[in-house]
Amino acid sequence: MLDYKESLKQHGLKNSKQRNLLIKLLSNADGIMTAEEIYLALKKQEEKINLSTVYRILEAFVEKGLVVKSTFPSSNTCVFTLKHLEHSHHLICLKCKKTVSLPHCPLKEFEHSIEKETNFNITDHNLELYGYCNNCK
Amino acid sequence: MLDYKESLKQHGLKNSKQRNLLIKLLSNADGIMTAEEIYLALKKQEEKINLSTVYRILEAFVEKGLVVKSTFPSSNTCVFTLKHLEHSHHLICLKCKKTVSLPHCPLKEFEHSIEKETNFNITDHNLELYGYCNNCK
DNA sequence: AATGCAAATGCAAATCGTTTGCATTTTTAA
DNA sequence: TTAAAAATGCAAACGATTTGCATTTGCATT
Ligand SMILES: [Mn+2]
Ligand SMILES: [Mn+2]
Ligand SMILES: [Zn+2]
Ligand SMILES: [Zn+2]
Repeated sequence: MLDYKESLKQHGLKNSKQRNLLIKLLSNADGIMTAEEIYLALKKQEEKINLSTVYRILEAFVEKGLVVKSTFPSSNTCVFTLKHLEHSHHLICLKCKKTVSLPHCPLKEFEHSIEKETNFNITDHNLELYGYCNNCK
Repeated sequence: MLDYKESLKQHGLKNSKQRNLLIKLLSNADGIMTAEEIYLALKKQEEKINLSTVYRILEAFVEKGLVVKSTFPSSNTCVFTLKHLEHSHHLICLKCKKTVSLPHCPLKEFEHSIEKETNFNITDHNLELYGYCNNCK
């Protein structure tokens, strides 16, 4: 429950109608969506928006860290979620796509030990858990 | 260092020239490769192979669990690695693509607690770490 | 070793998610 | 209110992946 206009401004993004619609949609949806799902959802609301605009907005949001982009396993379609303020990960139902945010990232300490062992500088990680939710299992 | 022919047979896959070439390439490469990189590497060896065959073989290998398919962040190209016998994850250099296998999966115990908390049945997870290797950082 | 069938391959074309060029509209700041 | 910069819509392009179909190959059987 944020002030979307403020959130955009803080990230140096112009406050367009489509951006506000998209960010509101994502935060109400509270789950992962493909670009096309977002596009269709907004169309259904009688809003004027174009699929390429959806992609451009998502790209901007990802770049600013407002949105996380990832890929469903065994699919080549990207999915997007609103990024929580705290670094977090999701548990995703493979059937209905219901998502749950994990209470914390289990990799913090782990990363440090790996950095020492491997001499890598770890900058990021990808983690998503998959399974079946209460209804679908 | 496996017997590739045996490995294919055990997975119910016919023992074709192209499949053997591909599995050998992947295990020597010891890292992630895109379908096209695989295709070009085999061409360079003067081997007769087609890009769509590479895709079909990789698909079969993924289905049989011989290969893991994942996606590089901020890219829509899939990458493939030979699956280790033990469940494992990779640390990948964002610059040179050098990969290191992590010594163990840090999520085992974590998953159990998450299952209890969320009522999900967790079947799988995706984890890759990204950063810069000793040479590239 | 020869045969036959199912599965695998090559090739070209299709598909589909995503990106881009460009003309038009909207936003923001002066 | 105005002008410049940025965002949008639309159509076309793009690139990774997939597919149809004719041909070849692997493998079990004779
Ligand atoms: Mn994390
Ligand atoms: Mn794991
Ligand atoms: Zn579900
Ligand atoms: Zn490197």
